[in-house]
Amino acid sequence: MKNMVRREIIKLIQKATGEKPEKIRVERPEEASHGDYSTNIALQLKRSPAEIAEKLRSDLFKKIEIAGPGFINFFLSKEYLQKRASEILKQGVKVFQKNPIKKEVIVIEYSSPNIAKPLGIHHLGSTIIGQALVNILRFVGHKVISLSFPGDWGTQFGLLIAAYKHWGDREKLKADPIFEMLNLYVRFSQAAKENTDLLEEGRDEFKKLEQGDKENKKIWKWFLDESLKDFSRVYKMLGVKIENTIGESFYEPELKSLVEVALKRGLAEKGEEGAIVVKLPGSGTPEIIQKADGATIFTTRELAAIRHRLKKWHASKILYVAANQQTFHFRQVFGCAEKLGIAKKGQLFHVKFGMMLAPGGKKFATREGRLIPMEEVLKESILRAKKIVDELNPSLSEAEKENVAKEVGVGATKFFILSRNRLSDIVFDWDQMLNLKGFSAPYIQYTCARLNSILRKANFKKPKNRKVVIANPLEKDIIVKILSFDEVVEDISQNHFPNQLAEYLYSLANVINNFYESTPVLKANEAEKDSRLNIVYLAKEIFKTGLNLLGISAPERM
RNA sequence: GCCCCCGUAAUUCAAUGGAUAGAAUGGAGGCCUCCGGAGCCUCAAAUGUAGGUUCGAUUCCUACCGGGGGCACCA
Repeated sequence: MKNMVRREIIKLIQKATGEKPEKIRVERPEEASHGDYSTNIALQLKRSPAEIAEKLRSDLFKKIEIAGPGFINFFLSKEYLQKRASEILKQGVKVFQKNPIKKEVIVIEYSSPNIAKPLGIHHLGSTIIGQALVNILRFVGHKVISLSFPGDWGTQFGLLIAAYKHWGDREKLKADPIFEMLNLYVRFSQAAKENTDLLEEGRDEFKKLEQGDKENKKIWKWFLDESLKDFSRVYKMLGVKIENTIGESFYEPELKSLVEVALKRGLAEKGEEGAIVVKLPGSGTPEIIQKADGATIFTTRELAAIRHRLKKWHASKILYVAANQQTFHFRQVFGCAEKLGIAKKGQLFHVKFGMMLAPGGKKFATREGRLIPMEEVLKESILRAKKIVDELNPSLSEAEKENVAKEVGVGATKFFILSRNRLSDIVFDWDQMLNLKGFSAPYIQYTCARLNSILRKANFKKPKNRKVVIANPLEKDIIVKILSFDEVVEDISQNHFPNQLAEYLYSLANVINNFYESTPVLKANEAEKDSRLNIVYLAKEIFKTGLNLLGISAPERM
């Protein structure tokens, strides 16, 4: 929204102080007595708050107060809030969209699983956070390229091909490709512990693959296709839509020249044991871009990918939604990209997040392929949700119950991950994740379903009039919150912390529930009824939009 | 050994250097002929330790204690 409330206030402060807008911080205080908005600009500038406040008079505000050590607190006027509310009623929630400070083309890489293994629980973080960021950045008006970069190349596929040649069973593989591929991989790595010649064999198979060996290429392609098919099946279940999938293998043809050019320009050199390395300022570890045996390595493919993405889409930024553990790797790759002139400083960002830990706070055992498939997690959530729907709302049809179970189960799982500050580790806990009370997706979905129910009973399709008349403090709270929706979304588009949206939606649900308990809508007198229906409608729209940004759907009834 | 991240209530989490550290679950108590009780309200309960920086520190700096991750031919 061009004239979002916070921006209007910032503009006023800018005029009054001459300060640059990006330096002016205006926040929504938690404590109601501190106003609807507040600024500490006087403290920052060490100027008299009274003097600044004097220049801020505007009909936006009912009053301006100086408080504490020098805060300026703003109390918005009812007339202004009502005016803004009717603007949204007139234009719909889309007035909140398309307001980036500066429009950019942004590539977001997320999910990026390895082929020949099922999507696991450890992909949940990247996939869900990545998709939410895609949605949010798009909502505020950026052009966003959603991209997965599956690991479909490298020595491990040599190992897999070797395993297939030893023990592969065509029929079994056809019946359950993902499961069998995983079995082959596990069997191979166990056998390789006893017999290290196997590893050598695997490396040779990869070398053959790199050199274009027909048989190996055929096996590889088969595995690749089956894997991608399986990924999209699970993505669909998860409600995730990744529009571009470009695997590592895509960059194979250009790797040799990339290395050669780097060598020629003196940016890379031969390391101690024959590998080609790039020395990085500020890092004690040089980054290998070609192994001593001449084979390529992940970093090289990453570099080629960066070059390709920036060029193909004219992107100004690439965001990598990937776990904390990869911090070192990305620092190295980004450093290389800058040194080789592939990317400029500040174009590459690692959006990191914490580990997914098993109950008890221990690491999930993923060694030897004993990983927990993502699908299993989703199935379990849906199953648990189904039980609850059966119990709580038997009046729904079976088909409807199935559908609600999906939306609630998957929604709860996503919300569980998105509601935390992404930097901290997530301890996986079924009971907490599928808790439908309190700070959870079902709580918000339920709140929304009740609002829908009111609108249904009132036969409300679209607002009849575009008027909101604020009649009590609760209604004012709700309107102020609704108007700040785009501020939350804008913040996330810059800091990439989707938990702020989760928290926002929860707090809106909380005030709306208060309103629901205390303020009659259908039984209100005619004058108040229309206004309250409009408030209910606005809140419902915000829930729907906000949940969708997080990748969560809101059932009409549940 | 070096580097990075994290220590907040019984538990799981919030808090761009801001005002009385917010929630949820669990616990204790309550909710009127009224729109869906998956709801609402009330109560008890926390910043690992010791210093420093400043108007102000959970946040920044230093040391220590505790947990996790990473560190050249894996991705």
